Amino acid sequence: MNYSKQREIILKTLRENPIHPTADMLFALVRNELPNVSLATVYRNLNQLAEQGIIRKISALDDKVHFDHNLESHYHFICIKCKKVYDVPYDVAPDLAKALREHTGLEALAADVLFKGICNHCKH
Amino acid sequence: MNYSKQREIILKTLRENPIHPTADMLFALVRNELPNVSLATVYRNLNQLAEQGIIRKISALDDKVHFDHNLESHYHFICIKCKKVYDVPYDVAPDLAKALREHTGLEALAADVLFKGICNHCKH
DNA sequence: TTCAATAATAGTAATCATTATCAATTTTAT
DNA sequence: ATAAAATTGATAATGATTACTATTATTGAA
Repeated sequence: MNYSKQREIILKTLRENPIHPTADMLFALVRNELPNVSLATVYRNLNQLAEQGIIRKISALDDKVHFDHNLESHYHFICIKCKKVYDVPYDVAPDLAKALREHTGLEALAADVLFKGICNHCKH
Repeated sequence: MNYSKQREIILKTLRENPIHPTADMLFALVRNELPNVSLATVYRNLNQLAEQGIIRKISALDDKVHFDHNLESHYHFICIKCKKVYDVPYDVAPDLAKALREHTGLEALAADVLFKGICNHCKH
C-alpha cells in the first residue's frame, strides 16, 4: 500500500468525526479539504483501511455500511428515529466468544452486537 | 392483509427450508411450485410478513438480507468460508437489553448478535 | 536526481440487490 | 354478483457499491 494524500486525509477525517459515518458522509467531509476527490477513491480507501485492520466496517445498522475509527472491542446502538449510532461498552456483553465456544463448540473470530431502539434524545 | 396463494407458498417454503435463505434463494425455490411467480412478489411478501412479525429479517450476514422463520430469541453464526448461517441459542448471551439498560440507560427494542468464524465443517 | 515499474487517482460506466410503478387479476365484504 | 380494495407479474427505477480506464503520483534502484 503506497502512501497517498487522499488516504491520509480520509483516515484523518474519520478520526476527527467519530460519528460512524457512511462512505458518502465521509465523501462530503473530505471534499472540504480535497475538492476534487472522487467518491470511488473514498470507497477504495475505506475498504483498504478496513482490510488492513486500521479501521472497522459496521454493517446492519441500516442499509448502508458505516465506518468506525475505534478499534477497541465495543458494540453499537442505533436509534431507529434519528439513525444516530452510539457506542456501547464491551462490558455490556463480555466474553461472547467464550460463551459461544462453551455452548456450541464454535470458534468465533468476531462477535458483533447491535442494539436498536430510540435514543434518549429522540424520546421527547 | 388479504390472502394470496403466493404468500402462503412463500411462507411454507421458508418454513420448509430453515437455511436462512435470501430473497433470490426463495424465489428459486418458490418457482418450483409457482413457475410464474415474480421476484417482486417474493420481496413484497417477505417484507410484509416481516412487518407483521410472522418472519424475521436478518441483516449484516453478508451483503444480502436473509430471512428466518424462527421467531424465538436466538442469534446467528455465519461461516466466512461457506457462508452458511447457523442458529446460536439465546442462552449464549441472555438479557442483553437488561445489561444495556443497567450500563447505559438506553432501552433496546432489539438486540442482535452475530458471530463470524469458520464452521466445523469447513475446518478440515 | 532520473527513470521505469508499480500503485493510486478522478471520472464514469456497470453491477447488483431492492423498491416503485402500473395495468391486469384476485380477494373480500356486501 | 359485484364493486372496492388488495395483490400480482413484468419491468423500470433507484441507490449503494464496484469495476474500468486513461492519467498522475509514488517508490526504489541506477
